[in-house]
Amino acid sequence: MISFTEENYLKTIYLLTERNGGNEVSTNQLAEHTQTKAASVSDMLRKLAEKDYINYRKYQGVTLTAEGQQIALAVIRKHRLWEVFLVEKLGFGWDEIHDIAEQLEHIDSKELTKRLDNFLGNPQFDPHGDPIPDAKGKMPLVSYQKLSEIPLNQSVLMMGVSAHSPAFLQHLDKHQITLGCSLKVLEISEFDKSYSILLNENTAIFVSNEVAKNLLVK
Amino acid sequence: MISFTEENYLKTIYLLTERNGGNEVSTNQLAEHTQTKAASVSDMLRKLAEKDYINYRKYQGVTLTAEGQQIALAVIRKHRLWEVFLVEKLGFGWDEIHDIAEQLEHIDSKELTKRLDNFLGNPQFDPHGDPIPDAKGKMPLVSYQKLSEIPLNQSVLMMGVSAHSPAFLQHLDKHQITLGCSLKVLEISEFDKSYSILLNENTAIFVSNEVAKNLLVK
DNA sequence: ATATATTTTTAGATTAGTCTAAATTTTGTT
DNA sequence: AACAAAATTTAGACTAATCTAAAAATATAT
Repeated sequence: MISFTEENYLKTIYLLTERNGGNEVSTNQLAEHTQTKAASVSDMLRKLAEKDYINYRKYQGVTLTAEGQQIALAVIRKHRLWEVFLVEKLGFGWDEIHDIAEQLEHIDSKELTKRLDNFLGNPQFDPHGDPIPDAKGKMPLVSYQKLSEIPLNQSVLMMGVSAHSPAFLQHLDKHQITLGCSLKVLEISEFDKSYSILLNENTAIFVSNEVAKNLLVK
Repeated sequence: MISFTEENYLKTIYLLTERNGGNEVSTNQLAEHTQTKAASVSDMLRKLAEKDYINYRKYQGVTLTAEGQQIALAVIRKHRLWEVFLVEKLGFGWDEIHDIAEQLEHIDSKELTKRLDNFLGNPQFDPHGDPIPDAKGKMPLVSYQKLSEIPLNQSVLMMGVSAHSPAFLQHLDKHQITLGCSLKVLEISEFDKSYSILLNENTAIFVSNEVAKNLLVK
């Protein structure tokens, strides 16, 4: 049996490995993201390595084993499916769902996950545009670019976000930047690198560089 | 902050107090229903009493304080709402939902509970006919009788069950005894007290005394 | 290349919830 | 009323997950 806490570590290792471009995740990085101290992380890593969920050489960081990855992906699958439920069925905003999904992701029932998936119409992406792994742990392929990497005057579609804080998401709401909208960078200010953007081919808006870096488009 | 475990104790104390007709719940009774040992229950009771969730005099059993009851009812409310969700929205059978609802009942979000309640159409009863307390902890009034207490040849409606085991519920399924069906006791066998029943005014069925005692009707 | 800074691990405690075994209290029976 | 049986509590120990402080390993910078 795997605990709540262990599931959280494995999920976090998965997400941070991804963010590290496949490289080992460090103890400190984990401590930061699990809201604990490095010493606690060390203890847990020893334990997860014993159970063969992670590849761990002292001082060298960790990666997931195949088994650890399966567990991580199952948790991420549940998290993202529940996020779809919260937004599509219960009408929550995309900025309100993270903490609730953090709890729901640990509900243990294969049958429930399967039925929930069907009930939601087998979605491929969650409300932030993140891909939802299938029941076997296979992730839909995605290759998005940051808006900040797109040339001027090229129309693109808004496909996801790389930051998930409520403040950032509410900021996007305020500018009516939503998943699926079209964006065209008209100009980048020399002064502060802020962006002048044409939204949905009809509305000019201004956003900071920070925003542009966290919008994923295709 | 209240833990999962504490919530489970409070919920169990509520349900057993109810079953005891309002009388104190004993340590052994709790040990049985929480799948632990009496010694562990004693420890927990000391702790819950310190937090003023229960009225506890050593060796004399416990009842809930107003605060403890509010917590218990909130957990029961969530449990029963999620059961409705599982049956009505995901198509689970009433015999499959208990273990999943045991997990979901601990999800902590007032807003989620409120939205779930609305999504489900503010149901008053769960799939077993048990009443769902409202957001303030108020239970719908119910006064059902056991089928075994109903005179012969009187038509009644099936409103709930007082046993919840999957085996019992599946047994009812097999006999097509469902919530809302009509029942009329035609005869009680002198030999084994088993029941001859007219189901939905058109089908004669036979059930054991054990079944009749666990059907709640009006 | 060596000293310093940073990161990571170990050692030793702490808390929540559980256990067994032993002690205590209550209940029931003669 | 006294004693045996049953129920309950206490004592002491264990595990999971965490912490702080100190030690050890690695990385960085002159």
